[in-house]
Amino acid sequence: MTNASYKQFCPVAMAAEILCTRWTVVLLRELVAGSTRFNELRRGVPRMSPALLSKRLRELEAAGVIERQRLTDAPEIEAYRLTDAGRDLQPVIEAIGMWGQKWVETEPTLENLDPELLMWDMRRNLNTDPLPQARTVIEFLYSDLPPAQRKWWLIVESDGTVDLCHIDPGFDVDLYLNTNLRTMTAIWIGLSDVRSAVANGTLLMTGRRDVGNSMQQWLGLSPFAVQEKLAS
Amino acid sequence: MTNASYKQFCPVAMAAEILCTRWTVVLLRELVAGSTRFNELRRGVPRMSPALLSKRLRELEAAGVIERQRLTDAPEIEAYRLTDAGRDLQPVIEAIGMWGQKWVETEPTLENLDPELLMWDMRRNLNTDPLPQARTVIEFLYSDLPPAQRKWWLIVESDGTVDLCHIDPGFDVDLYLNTNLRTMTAIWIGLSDVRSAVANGTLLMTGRRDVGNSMQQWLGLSPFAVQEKLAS
DNA sequence: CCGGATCCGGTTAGATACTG
DNA sequence: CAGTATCTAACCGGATCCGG
Repeated sequence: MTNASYKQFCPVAMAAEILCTRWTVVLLRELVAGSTRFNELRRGVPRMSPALLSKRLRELEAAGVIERQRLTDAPEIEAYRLTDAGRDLQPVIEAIGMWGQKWVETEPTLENLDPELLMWDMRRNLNTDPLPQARTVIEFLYSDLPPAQRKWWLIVESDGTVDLCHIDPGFDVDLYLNTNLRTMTAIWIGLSDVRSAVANGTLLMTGRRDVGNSMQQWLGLSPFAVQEKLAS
Repeated sequence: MTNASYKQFCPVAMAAEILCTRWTVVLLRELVAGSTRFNELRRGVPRMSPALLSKRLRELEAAGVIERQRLTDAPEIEAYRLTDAGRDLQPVIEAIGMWGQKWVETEPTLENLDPELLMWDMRRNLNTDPLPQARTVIEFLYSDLPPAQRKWWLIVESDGTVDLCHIDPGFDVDLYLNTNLRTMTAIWIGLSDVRSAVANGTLLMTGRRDVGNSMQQWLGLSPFAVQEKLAS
């Protein structure tokens, strides 16, 4: 149940016992980003088995990093929330991510593409300010993916809420984007940008010109895109 | 050989693949602190098996965090040095250590006592400024330890070099310290201090009064002792 | 001493299926 | 929705041994 200790009194070692087990830092990124429910966390760490996720959540609870809340009106549903100690992990996760953005080579990163993670991240960080006040629908078509993962829709309601669908919601589409997953991911993590992807033909836009022209603005980038990459 | 990937393009996940495997962060702390040789690193991570240490060093080399240098005058001896990317991990290790100091509970920390790690850390951070110009010898006696680990000597030469012995060097001793390992470790990581340990009788001093009175100054503390602990 | 390699048993993690 | 159960594969710890 409990992990083997490093048997070192050094705070780095004590913290590493809690943080540096497999999947834990990735899970913490998801918690710091605001996910609270079991299946919400699963979407953020889809390759982690539910058994291990459950185990890690129990370990983080025992370490005082998260606490579980039972909703009074739905006692069978639990929510996992960061404690003060957990919220204080944000600088740690950020430091790890900034180092990764700066020093991990590009190629291995772009071998780990995942449309659902990308669309989920984009939904989370979308900036609605440059978009029209009315409901706006943007269709993403990844021409290199199989049918089940090919089409995604971002729906920005007039009140600013953002929804993500991968089945056709049936609304009129304001902007069609035709691209491939690698191009869109590279833009998202700051290795490319909308202008150059359009220029070299890997990103095609159809529909409302105003929505297309402001894409670099409404597409909030990865929080780590601000960090310049130094690795090749 | 290579670790299983998280298959996420997120920089946090990419960095975690390199950093968050067992022992890696503790090993990096040792490298950031300045150790370069295989057996020097072993002293800093004594419970890590040499096979795993060797494997981790190869992985960190492949990740571009360290590089090995063969000394030209002794080509059979290798040195492991941080690259630019490796030196840039210092803020990450510091952030982890500061979080650990602030939030990991005291009791588990003080169950991981180790006199060799403690003395080694003290040697590394000792502040020679408040000490006499002549050679100064300080004897540590841990009354709770078995004979083989009971006595240690710090020898500060007049040129400022510091040596650590655990066999009697035969020099005249300027200051005798009689304490226990838990007390000394608590002082080192900032959970106690020299004054209160002397006051409650867990630290006894004999010998030169001036060297004893300046102990809180020449005993450079753990780099993380500046961080206040909030956990119980 | 230095820098590992090898072997073996126990623990951890992954894959898949299934349940209240 | 929120997890367990089960089985297998990978990893790790500890001891021992080896070549320079």
